[in-house]
Amino acid sequence: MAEIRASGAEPYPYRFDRSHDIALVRAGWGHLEAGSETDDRVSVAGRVMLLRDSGKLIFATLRDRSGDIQLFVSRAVIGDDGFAEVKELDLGDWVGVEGTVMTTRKGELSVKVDSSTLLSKAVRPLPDKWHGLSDTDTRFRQRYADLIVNEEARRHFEVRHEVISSFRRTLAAEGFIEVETPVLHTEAGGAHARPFVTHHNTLDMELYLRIALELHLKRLIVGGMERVYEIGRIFRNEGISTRHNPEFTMMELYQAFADWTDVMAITERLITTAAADATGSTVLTIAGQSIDLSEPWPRLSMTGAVSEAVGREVHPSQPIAELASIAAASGVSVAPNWGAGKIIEELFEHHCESSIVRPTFVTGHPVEISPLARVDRNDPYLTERFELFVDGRELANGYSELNDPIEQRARFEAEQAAKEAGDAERGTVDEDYLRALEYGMPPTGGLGIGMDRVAMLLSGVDSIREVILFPTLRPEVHDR
RNA sequence: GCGCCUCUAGCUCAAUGGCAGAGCAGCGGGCUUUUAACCCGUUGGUUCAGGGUUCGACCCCCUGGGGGCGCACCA
Repeated sequence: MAEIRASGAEPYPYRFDRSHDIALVRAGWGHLEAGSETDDRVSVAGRVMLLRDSGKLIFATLRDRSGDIQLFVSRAVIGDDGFAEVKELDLGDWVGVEGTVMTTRKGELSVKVDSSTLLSKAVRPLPDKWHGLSDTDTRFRQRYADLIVNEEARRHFEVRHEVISSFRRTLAAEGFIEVETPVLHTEAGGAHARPFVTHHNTLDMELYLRIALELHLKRLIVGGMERVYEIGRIFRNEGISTRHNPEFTMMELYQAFADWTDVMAITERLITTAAADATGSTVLTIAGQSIDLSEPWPRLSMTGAVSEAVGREVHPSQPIAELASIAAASGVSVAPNWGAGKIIEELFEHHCESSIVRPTFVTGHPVEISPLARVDRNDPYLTERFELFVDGRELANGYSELNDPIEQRARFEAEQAAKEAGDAERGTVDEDYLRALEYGMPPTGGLGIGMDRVAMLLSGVDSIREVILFPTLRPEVHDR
């Protein structure tokens, strides 16, 4: 570094004007035949990924966000001083160059460099240029290094970006308004999950990081916004696994005058369109099977699926003892405070969930486990609710929203009673939300989609950490 | 939280209980059409940490730590 500065050069200059990104050069001159020279001048900038030095001629592979291109650096063209500077480049350095477009004898599209500027010196060596970086811990802790050398890692986040922007386009086209609601909640509602707790100093009060977007968004439906959605981070203080990160991204939408059937339809449209936008096709390979998302997604009733799995008719109207004995007979252990609905959910998770491969709407969840969903118009024990499962993973959850404030209060009170009885994940009575419902919420369909899991599905990875740039890890121990 | 696996140079990996090595990166040199360029030379180690067994430990044992996977937990 001192040598660079002593030579009068600046290892960290302020800016560089480029005329093209690398993809644009490839698009414009990619057709050139081998051994061509042009007078077309370009300036490009990027990171030096490979160097091949053959004395008075140096080849470098330069990479920017859009792609790679070869630099052809001839001592006779760039001059002795410029050539000496290029010789000093290391793998990993950022450099900007100007020159003409050409192809080599072997046909490699190149920039024949007549001027080169070091843009940023890399003082730490790049991971192995061929094997890259494979240690998962290092990849996630040093995501910057992962992104530099692993094409696959970059691709996963391109897919993620395409999914999110595709969702926004689809929702905008259908008249949805994007909103932002609080992350800091005075009570953590809208889902069954343990929250993170934090403290506000000036107000001197406990606050919870949100575990769902639901209750604020439905307040906006009460307010007359009719179609709203939010794509936002939520936080659940629970285990970490290949499917779970403590902070993850949820898209929730609420549509006035709609019910669960409308919501299932929009779920299909969102995900199928995102697949086409992110991968160029609606056909995916899921667990080894080729599946076309554009075909209608099957619907499977939860009680029907469980009944088939255990070989007996199961329904939340049955006595708890009877369901508990069915559970015991099928190898599922039941806690004494569980109701009929919870036992059925447990049976479903144990016997049915993991065997679902193609996108499937599981419908008709028991009332007991669905405190914000509206009762099925044909069955008082069930709700008009669905969950979308793909490859054994839950991707989405939606329902006809409960909008009767009296019934909602009763459901909240049942939640609170369960919480006080020791079930930490159950909810509380949200008085402000009840007040909102008392103003009248139109009939509404609501949906939540786990964006990380959609990104996993469409990028074909089995770990949520592959689609979260900086997944939650234990802090690194720095000795010093 | 439990079980199994794993941790060696900056990176990717070797090394029957017997001198810690290779490739890449780095450093020095050579080469004007290379493609993971090539050729010659060369630097680089608390083998995750601590303890034990042994004449001798990267290797076997114990404790601890990081990570992975599975289970549990988990709309």
